[in-house]
Amino acid sequence: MTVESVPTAPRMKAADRRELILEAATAVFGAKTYVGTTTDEVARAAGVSQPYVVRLFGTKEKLFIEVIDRAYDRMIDVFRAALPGAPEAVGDRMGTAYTELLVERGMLPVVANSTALGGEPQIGRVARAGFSRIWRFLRDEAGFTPEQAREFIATGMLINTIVGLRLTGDYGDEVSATEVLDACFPDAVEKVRTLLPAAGEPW
Amino acid sequence: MTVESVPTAPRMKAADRRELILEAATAVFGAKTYVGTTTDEVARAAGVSQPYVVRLFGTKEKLFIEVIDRAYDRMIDVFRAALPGAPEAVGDRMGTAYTELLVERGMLPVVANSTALGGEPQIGRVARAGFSRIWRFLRDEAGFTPEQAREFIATGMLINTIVGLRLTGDYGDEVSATEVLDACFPDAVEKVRTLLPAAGEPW
DNA sequence: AACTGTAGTAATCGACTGATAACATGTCAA
DNA sequence: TTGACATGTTATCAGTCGATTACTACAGTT
Repeated sequence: MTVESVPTAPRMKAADRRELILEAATAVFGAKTYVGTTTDEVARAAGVSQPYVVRLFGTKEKLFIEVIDRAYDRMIDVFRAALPGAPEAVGDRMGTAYTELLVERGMLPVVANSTALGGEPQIGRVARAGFSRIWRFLRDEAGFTPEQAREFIATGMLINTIVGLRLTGDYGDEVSATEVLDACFPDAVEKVRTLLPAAGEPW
Repeated sequence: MTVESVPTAPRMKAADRRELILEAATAVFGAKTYVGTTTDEVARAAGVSQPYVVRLFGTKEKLFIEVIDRAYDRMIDVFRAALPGAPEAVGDRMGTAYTELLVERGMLPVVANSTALGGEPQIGRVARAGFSRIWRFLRDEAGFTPEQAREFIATGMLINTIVGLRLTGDYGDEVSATEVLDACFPDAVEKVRTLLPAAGEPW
């Protein structure tokens, strides 16, 4: 009768474990910001020990860089998937694709957070590069004019703000939340509302 | 011949000292985010000792709450000052007022940062309240329609992003920065460029 | 079956940070 | 003048966090 050890995580190939940790890290970084997140929290969320996270990624900063790079990748993927169809409705389809990213934990907040860290030498480089990739995609692949691209991104940033503020709970006294949401999500209010956490909730 | 002591800050009424610290704190919080700044950095920037900062404000969190509350106040002030004049150009004047806030260190980044902290119980409340005040000002005092208010705020968030990313330096290889800036600041590119720090600069 | 590289953990360290306590000095009313 | 309050500091602590080291165990190859 061999005693189950089981303190250690089930064995897995390093590449798979990395992907698993990246996914967990996206959620945690998204919920608590880069500086506000500990490598231990990421490790727990991924079901491994804290030193192992550090060993797989070198430093917390490098881990975060991989996280945001991956998030920009994912974002462009879903945008590209929304390209086929009536050309005049590309913007709408891509907007919908953006809001649907809300279900992928941390994806949007992590990108939003990265845009506030342009002053960090390493992270800033990756964040600018990610933003640049989005911009060029909109111009080159989606065929947006500069003005259309500006408008699209501005709306995305506004959505990030609504999400970050947790403006989707019941704060009738604080904000005319319904009006804000109606104005910001013309026809996706209900969906967005159900996808978002309220204030204080762990996301 | 009395020996100058001078290790201590020149005496000042507590109310004035608070205001001085709040100003310094806005700059530091704006440059390094809430979690990323230490009370000691704020104290140094204000020229006082670290324990005195926490004694005057109780906790770091309470200090930050006063900072963002003050920032939303200030923002509404400059918006209100831009109201008088041709009604059809109110939006332009307020947009200009917003970009001119860039010279007041930390004012814009701090507000941007606050919108990412809606999940924090205390800070989130104040951030939502600040956002709400802006929204109501736009609707009630500036006479914006919901759609106009949405558009105005979205543009502001985009500006915050540009600023946060430090997209104003020379990153010709990373981004068609000029095109982005042209699209985002139709007629204020040069002014904005001179007001913003480059990546790595301390702001 | 033994060897070797890979996957993973426990223990721990040094640096940092927010907060507290105790103390010092300046100001002002009576 | 004196005493009482307000302004401000030094010293220090207890907790936290990222990173390092040293170790264990599993898996595949020959």
